[in-house]
Amino acid sequence: MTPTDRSHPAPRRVRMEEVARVAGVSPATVSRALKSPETVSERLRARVQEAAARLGYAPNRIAGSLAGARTPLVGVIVPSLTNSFFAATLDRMTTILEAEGYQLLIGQHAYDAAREERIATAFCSWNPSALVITGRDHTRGTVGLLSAAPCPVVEMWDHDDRPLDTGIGFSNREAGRLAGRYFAEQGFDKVAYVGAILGQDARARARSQGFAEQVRHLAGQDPLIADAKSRELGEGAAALRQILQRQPDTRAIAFSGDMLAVGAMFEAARMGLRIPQDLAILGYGDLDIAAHTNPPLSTIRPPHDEIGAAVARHILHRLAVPEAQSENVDLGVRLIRRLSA
Amino acid sequence: MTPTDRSHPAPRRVRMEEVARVAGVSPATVSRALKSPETVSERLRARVQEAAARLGYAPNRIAGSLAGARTPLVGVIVPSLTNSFFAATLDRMTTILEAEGYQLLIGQHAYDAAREERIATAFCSWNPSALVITGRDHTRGTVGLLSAAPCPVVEMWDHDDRPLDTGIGFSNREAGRLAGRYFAEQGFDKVAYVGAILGQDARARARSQGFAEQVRHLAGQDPLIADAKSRELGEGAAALRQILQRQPDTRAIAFSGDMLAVGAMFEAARMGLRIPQDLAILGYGDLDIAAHTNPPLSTIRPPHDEIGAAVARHILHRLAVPEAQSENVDLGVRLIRRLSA
DNA sequence: TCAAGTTTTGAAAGCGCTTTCATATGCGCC
DNA sequence: GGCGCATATGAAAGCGCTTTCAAAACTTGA
Repeated sequence: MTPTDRSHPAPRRVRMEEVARVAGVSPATVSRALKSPETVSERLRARVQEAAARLGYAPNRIAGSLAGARTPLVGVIVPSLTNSFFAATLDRMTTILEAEGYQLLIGQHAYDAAREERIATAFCSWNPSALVITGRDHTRGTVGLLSAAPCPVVEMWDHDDRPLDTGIGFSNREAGRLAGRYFAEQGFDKVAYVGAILGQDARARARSQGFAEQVRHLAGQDPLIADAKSRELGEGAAALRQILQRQPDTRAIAFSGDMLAVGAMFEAARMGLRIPQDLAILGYGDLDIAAHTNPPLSTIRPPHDEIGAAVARHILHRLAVPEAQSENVDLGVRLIRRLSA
Repeated sequence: MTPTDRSHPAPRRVRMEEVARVAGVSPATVSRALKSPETVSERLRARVQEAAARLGYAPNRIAGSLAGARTPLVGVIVPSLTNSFFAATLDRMTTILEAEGYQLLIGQHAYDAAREERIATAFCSWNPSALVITGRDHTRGTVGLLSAAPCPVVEMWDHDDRPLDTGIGFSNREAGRLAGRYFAEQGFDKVAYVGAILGQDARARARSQGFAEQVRHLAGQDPLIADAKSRELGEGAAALRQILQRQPDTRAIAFSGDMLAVGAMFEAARMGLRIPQDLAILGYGDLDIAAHTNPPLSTIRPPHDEIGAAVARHILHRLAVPEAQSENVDLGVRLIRRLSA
């Protein structure tokens, strides 16, 4: 059975025609009274609205969309729903867009490019008002699809030169550089970086590259880099042990995720290391937990919810003002300085 | 401008009729060749599929849905996207449903019942294949809407006697009871509970009630209950101080959230209390962090992702087997015993 | 070979709205 | 009071597909 099968037949709902009959007007008037009340006389508008309310009329958006050539749907594709960064972005987006009558169609691809393309294809066939996709790295097919899409397309989270249409994000490389620069400013000589260097997460890789680049540039040496297989606490603890073994006099470590950093802080406490006196620790993400560790974790904060808000507002603007242009905005990252570094 | 406005005119896409012309068949045959290939002769099917591929034809789902009377859309309403429990549920649901060609329409109401009703109304007007809503507590309007919905309706996360249609969840009260029972079994006499007793979160309240009920029943005394205004680390630390002040010989504390518990563990470490020797701590949620604290946190695990999987499978079953019945399933909670209690 | 199936195919009727276009209605003014 | 204009309303034509129904094309068995 396919999704559009008819086997669960719908008891017929109230249709516009019925409202029209009850209100004693034509369906056209009902449509106008409901969608653009200002074009209908006071008297009829009241009659129609009352009839609609009395019958419990809910317009069929499918029909409306077919006739209207565009749906109040915004398709959003993220790698994962459980990643709290994307969740924060989606949270802001839904809140803003829902208030304007749009609905979010959400798909997740788990970093699988083929799945991303399938979802993008499926979303396009809904004639959405806008399409939002995470990142700048897509299959040829996805790129073709998005380039040809008859609606605004936003690539979010990553910033670089030439988005397909609009780009709203920040530079992960710059986030890494910021950490490197901060360590240099603090005069830390022996530093290290912990992150998923080998995985398929290009964002994490960009951060570690930015860090290494800046350390090399400012301190004239290569930082020690340790790979983390996951972003969980235990992995941070393991990375700390590994780093101290390979470079016992390490003075500061930047982590590619707050959880890794917190794990390392737990481990450091176990080892009797004082933070930040013996070892400075810098996180990335600014999760809720960061403000509440002991000592509170200094961290680099990506603009997760700002991205959601900016994307939503850009879309609303593009849809409201037909001549509005695409944009390419870098929302930047901030270093939240607490006590751990 | 309204969402269905026409001001951003779509460059006309390839339509079924065009595929039909190129393949030299009728539109009806194209429709069949694409949606139910087994009803079309080998020869024509190949011709149609080739023509469709060559033209890059993507069916217009809006039109298909209008004609087919049902959309491959599943509407899901959750209180919050950033809550990792619901995120885990949604994650499983999308993964399973996307694989079968369904798309998720996701709405969040931030615990605002009126907003919930608005979203439910909006979702109904899409003629979804199924509707999923979090919890059992809705406005009259929402209840009416869901009862009349011409599709399967699942109320998830909470379990009780009479769901409107299908219910898939667990009992928060039972989760609280489980904690109380565990403490009694361990022979802890002076116990306490920390949770959002006063907030609008009925689930948290049910857990604290279950806990109190069981302690009263098994230990013959009322536990000390402390309110937590948020679910963050700092609040757990504050609650711990408050409890030890009011009841210095407290032997075990159950928390309504892992983060609160972790915060309390940090604070206990600062105060020089040993866990679990001096004080046993039990969390709720089984977040990733729980397995990695020091000592690892014992906690009660709600079936977050199991709910997602069960809901998705129930929906697929209901849609595939027209005579399938609604269900009411309690997925239960588990006590994950680690070292903190 | 022909009648009686059986399977494939196509024509056409919607699905429930929106929107255009034409008609009706009301208004101000000479 | 009648003319022209602006505004309010209705009729009707789709939007692009699915599905029913009937006709056409094949089978099969006698």
